[in-house]
Amino acid sequence: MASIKDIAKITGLSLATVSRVFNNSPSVSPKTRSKVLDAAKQLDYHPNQMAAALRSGKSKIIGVIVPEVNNYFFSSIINGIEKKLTDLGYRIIIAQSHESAENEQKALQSFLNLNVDGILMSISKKTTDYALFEKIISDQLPIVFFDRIPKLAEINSVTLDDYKGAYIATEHLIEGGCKHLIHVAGDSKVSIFKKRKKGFLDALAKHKHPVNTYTVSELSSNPKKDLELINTLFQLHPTIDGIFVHGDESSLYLMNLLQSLKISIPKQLKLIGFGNANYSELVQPPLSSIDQRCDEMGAIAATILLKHLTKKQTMPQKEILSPKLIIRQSSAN
Amino acid sequence: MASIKDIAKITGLSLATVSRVFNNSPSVSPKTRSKVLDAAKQLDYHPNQMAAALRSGKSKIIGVIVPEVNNYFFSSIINGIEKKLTDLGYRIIIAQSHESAENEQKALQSFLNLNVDGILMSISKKTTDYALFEKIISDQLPIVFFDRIPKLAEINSVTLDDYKGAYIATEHLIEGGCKHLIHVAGDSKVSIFKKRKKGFLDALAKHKHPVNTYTVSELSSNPKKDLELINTLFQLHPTIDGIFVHGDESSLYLMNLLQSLKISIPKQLKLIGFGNANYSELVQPPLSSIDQRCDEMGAIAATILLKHLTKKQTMPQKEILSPKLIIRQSSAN
DNA sequence: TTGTAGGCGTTATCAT
DNA sequence: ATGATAACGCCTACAA
Repeated sequence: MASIKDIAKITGLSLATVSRVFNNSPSVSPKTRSKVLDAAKQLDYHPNQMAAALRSGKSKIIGVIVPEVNNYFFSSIINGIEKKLTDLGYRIIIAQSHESAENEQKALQSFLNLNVDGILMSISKKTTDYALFEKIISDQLPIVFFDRIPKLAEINSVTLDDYKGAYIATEHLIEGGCKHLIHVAGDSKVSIFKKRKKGFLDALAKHKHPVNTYTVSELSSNPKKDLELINTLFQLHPTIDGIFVHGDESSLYLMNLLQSLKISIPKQLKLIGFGNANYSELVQPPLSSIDQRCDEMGAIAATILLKHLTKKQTMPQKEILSPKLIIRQSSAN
Repeated sequence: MASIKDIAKITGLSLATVSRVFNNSPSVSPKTRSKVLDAAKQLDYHPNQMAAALRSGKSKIIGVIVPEVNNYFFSSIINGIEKKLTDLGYRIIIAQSHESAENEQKALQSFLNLNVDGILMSISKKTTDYALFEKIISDQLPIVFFDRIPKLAEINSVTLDDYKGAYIATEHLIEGGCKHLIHVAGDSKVSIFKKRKKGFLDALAKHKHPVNTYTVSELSSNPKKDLELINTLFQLHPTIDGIFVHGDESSLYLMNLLQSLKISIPKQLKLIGFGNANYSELVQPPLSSIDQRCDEMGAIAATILLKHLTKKQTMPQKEILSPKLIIRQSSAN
């Protein structure tokens, strides 16, 4: 591995001058610059980023932590992040928390040991101790949270407006003529699912929708039980004509149950999910959904981080993305 | 940021001794060890991995390059890699080639500049220049290729036996009683698709299957055209009773076309895909497929890399995974 | 415009 | 068992 020392030796210049060339210092004559560059090519020289990082304090590495990388939502976010940062010479280092607070802490600490220039993360479901986050923030190490964020006042964050997403989904069903809606909710302990439920209810209230609306709080994922549940529900309320489900996977599951009950979608009943999963447009009928704009979420988080890295901004920034309604056949008129 | 220097000062020991404690050197007395550890806790000391890396030449960072991170197959592989390496103190740094040879080269070079200890990668579709790979190999930097591998003799690689996957998929249809099979092939320029086609044909030959089999080489992704194509095909050959498709996404697409033609699956026609995508079990009817064992592929690639990192192995290793037949309703009897 | 020299935090080789 | 010291490759005042 050739170093600037070798180049200095060959060209007869000093280490400093050679170093300046690679740092695009203006104060170096064109002649010496090209002399150095020639030597570099000849020796196949490549700067040692570790050494530069150690000396300069800037590693050009960004740490990213997500609960699971193997998940369309998070991998899309990572894609957005990578695209944004890579052209600017940053590299991203990735860790998964697997929903464990301990893994998360360890990953975070190892990022610090590696002198990352910044951190982008979505916290695990089990994270309750924010001490390390606060330390990072007070140490002025830029950190941006996305999607799942800690309840702290002064943080950079990018989130989706889940409430609004649920609201527009519900409104869409109402505007499509649905008179009797139900909501299949997710685990009420999870804050995003609570918000989605509230969005649903508020949309109903706003549109003075008859109050004969029902909430199947959670499906059991036991097909037999769920089928029975749905069946009973429809026997009690044959007028149900629209369902907003908290997520696309559950939507699909429900869609299959409904189809086995010979309920036709969207003729007899309109269905809309949440998340716009990769498969939602592939199923039959294609599933309407709320797009979470994952790529953008990643890109925006990265953009905020960049502003802090370059000191163009010091105040924390809270970004709340508006979800996008994706209308497909499952809720078409 | 506290350094070993600070600890040395506090404890009155030398840098060397302090360093030894953190490297678990045996030659340090229990008394001094605990004295150092105490001071470390007190100062909230954490080793600077960059500095250690620079000095020791071991960064504990593994570079990973995939075409797209936002893809179930690759993100599953990354998951397998991360799980395997993270407990051993390695961190993974990720880059996407986006199927560009240039991006790939750049990422690779930046990994080298970062002094990664090893590399795991799946090459882009456009990669034709193997010079850098050869240089890396001759420089003894451990590198393991997975899924898409360069045509080089002495490399570590983990791949899926696509031929075998196609073979067992086809055999499964034959054993299920199908008499008239067709294959929807993928782009014949891509080697895995060629292998899948060959597996299909060989299985037919082996089972002395009547030669009235047809290959719809590629669907156009234009629903109208494709629908017409399928329609014509079925009018000419109403006896078609089994289809092996090169991938799950195309399978779903085809399934939808078939359903719109009122062809019932699996009663009238059995269908099997390839890849076992995350949505394959969610669709109706659930799609039979060939599982590519992505998690294992990542874990195995990482394992091979580890053996080289620890010098337990120096000879290149070629691992070929056997795909797994996943039978679901779309091909059930 | 270029050179000198010290240091980033650690590890490793000698000693003692 | 411990210490002194050089070195890893680079950056950056400061000086010239």
